[in-house]
Amino acid sequence: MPRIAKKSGTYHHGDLRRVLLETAVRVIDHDGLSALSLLALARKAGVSSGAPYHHFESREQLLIAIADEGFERLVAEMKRGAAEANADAASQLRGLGLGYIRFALAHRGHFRVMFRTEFQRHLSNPHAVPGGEGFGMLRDAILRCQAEGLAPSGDPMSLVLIAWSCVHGASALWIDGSLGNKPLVVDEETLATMISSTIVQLIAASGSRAS
Amino acid sequence: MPRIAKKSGTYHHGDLRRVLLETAVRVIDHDGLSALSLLALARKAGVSSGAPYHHFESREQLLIAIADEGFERLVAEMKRGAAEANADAASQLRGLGLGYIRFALAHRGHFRVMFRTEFQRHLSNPHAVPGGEGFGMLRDAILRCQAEGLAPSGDPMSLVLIAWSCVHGASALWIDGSLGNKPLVVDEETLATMISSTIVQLIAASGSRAS
DNA sequence: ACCTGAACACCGTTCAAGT
DNA sequence: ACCTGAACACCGTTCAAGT
Repeated sequence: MPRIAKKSGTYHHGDLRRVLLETAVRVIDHDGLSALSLLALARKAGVSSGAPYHHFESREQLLIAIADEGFERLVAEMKRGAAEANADAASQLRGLGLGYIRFALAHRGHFRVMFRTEFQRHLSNPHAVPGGEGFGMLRDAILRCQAEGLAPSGDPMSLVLIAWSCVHGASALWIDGSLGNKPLVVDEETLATMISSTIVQLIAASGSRAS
Repeated sequence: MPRIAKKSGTYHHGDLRRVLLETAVRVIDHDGLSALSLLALARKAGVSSGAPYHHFESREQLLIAIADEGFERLVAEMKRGAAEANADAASQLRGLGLGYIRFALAHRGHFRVMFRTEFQRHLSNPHAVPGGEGFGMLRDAILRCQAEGLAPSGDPMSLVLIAWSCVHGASALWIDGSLGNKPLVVDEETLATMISSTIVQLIAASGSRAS
């Protein structure tokens, strides 16, 4: 609901940048990254072949913009997951995981772009997961679990790594279609809760009796 | 060492198919999937633009061949990991995970292609992980752990999913460069052992006192 | 400030023709 | 059986010219 004021009939003023971004994400959602063509995008938006270059330096920069947007939303979804959870450390950790997976499954176009090697160096977003806020929230939740005896008390980083790998791996496997044909999970919400509950349970069970 | 007999000086008979496959993997290793061009491949091999099409129906079929090869080697590496481990169920599980991660890090070109959505339907390989042998080994190891009290005794599938997600996620994050700039891991072998040891430890610790 | 449309180098794929 | 090389449609990107 914010300040995006749209003109009426035609694309040519309005917000070509937004239109390109949204159309691109939709294409990647449905047909994968390699199906994305700036020329086709311009055609779909009803503008000429050169028009996109007034909003993005290159195809790569368009993708980087999508990745930045994705990291913002990922952090937001993780915060939401934590906010909806109980206050104890284990529930908080579980909420973060839930948010991560929910974001990935609901925005597979963004997710596919965010973790591509080619763009890792160019991310401008301050709270990109590999760099900042999301990672920090995860680490803090693990530290709280350890402080409350809800996690084994060794090096926290290996637990951070395990937790992150779990939610990331499950998201990637589902999005790329490796899980659909297995007797594993049937729907997305089940996957999200199953993964985040199980991993937190394993961590917590090992904790309450660790050194 | 098997039956690949190479002619002497020139590519033009020898084994263009193999040369194309190997060059392609090398390109994807270094510059990612989107940097792969059949035309450039042909140039590098010293053949004409149409030559690759006598060995692969299309660019996509070349990638499917790489994926098939990758799944074969992944299963082999998992078997090797299990063979080198102790005989108890937890060590076996750990060996499979080690093999998975080691394969991924040593063959990132293959790994990147193997799990791409676009190819999931066309895999011809009988022991592709999502379909067969690798998945079966993982499931059996989990079942053995449960039988020996080295894993919680509920639905085995959620543990299979957790274990697979962990090793897959860690591999993907490392390969795509999300882990390099973190205070998490420094080298590949450390990552592989840290992930597989920690997850098996968590599973085992929850097991020895579960119902 | 934003858009057009022609231009260039490149790519995937096809196909008649060669050996 | 395998390879050539021209051809076609498509793509990313640039740039003078328009409003």
